[in-house]
Amino acid sequence: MPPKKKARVSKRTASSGKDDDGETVSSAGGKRKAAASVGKNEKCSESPGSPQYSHWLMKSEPESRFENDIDVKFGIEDLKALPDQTGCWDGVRNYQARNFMRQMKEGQLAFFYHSNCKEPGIAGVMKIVKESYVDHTQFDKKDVHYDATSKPDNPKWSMVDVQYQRMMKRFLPLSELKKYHLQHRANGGPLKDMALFTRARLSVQPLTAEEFDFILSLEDEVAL
DNA sequence: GCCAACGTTGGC
DNA sequence: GCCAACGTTGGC
Repeated sequence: MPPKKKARVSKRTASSGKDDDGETVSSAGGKRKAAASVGKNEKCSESPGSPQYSHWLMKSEPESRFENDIDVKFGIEDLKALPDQTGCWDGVRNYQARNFMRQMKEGQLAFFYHSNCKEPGIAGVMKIVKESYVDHTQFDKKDVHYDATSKPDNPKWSMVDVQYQRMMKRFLPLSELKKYHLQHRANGGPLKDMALFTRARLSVQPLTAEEFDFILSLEDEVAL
């Protein structure tokens, strides 16, 4: 499937929806308000109230799974194998996740997270090499993530380009991250509010520099 | 394969 | 604008 530079994202959420500035939309139940209160003032990213994120975590499925006869598998090895080790993170169909992608800046780092697989966890690091632009797969009827409600003159979905940087020195399993999260939630620590645990199904999520650095430091520790 | 969590849809 | 029904995510 990806002869050119094509990355398949694993997890999106139900497509469609009406508001193309999903910001408000998603926080429906009023439960989770996502720090993505960016919406209205997307132009001025320095608007107060919209925290500047600098690091990210992006989920994708490393194991084969067929959706409409199409394999959605895309693990870190698949990214690494692309020309220039670069691919577009297409297929995101969730407003919160999309909005986070729109905040990404060239040069920022993101963890490549393996989801829906034998061993979920952080596999490696990648870099944002192209800021958000129109995700062409929303118009492609053949694509798993085709969205009939999105029109070319007013596209709903965006993507970024990412480039493989490196594998983690050791794979960091979700189970281990969760232990730290629980520990930090109880006694304080950098992972106490990590989005991976506080925003269950979000496929593109922000990390603070502290979270990112702490996770990197785990590479040199023995598994918990 | 199960199912909890949660985003989206649509009736009212 | 509320909220129940529904569909998806993703760990286990």
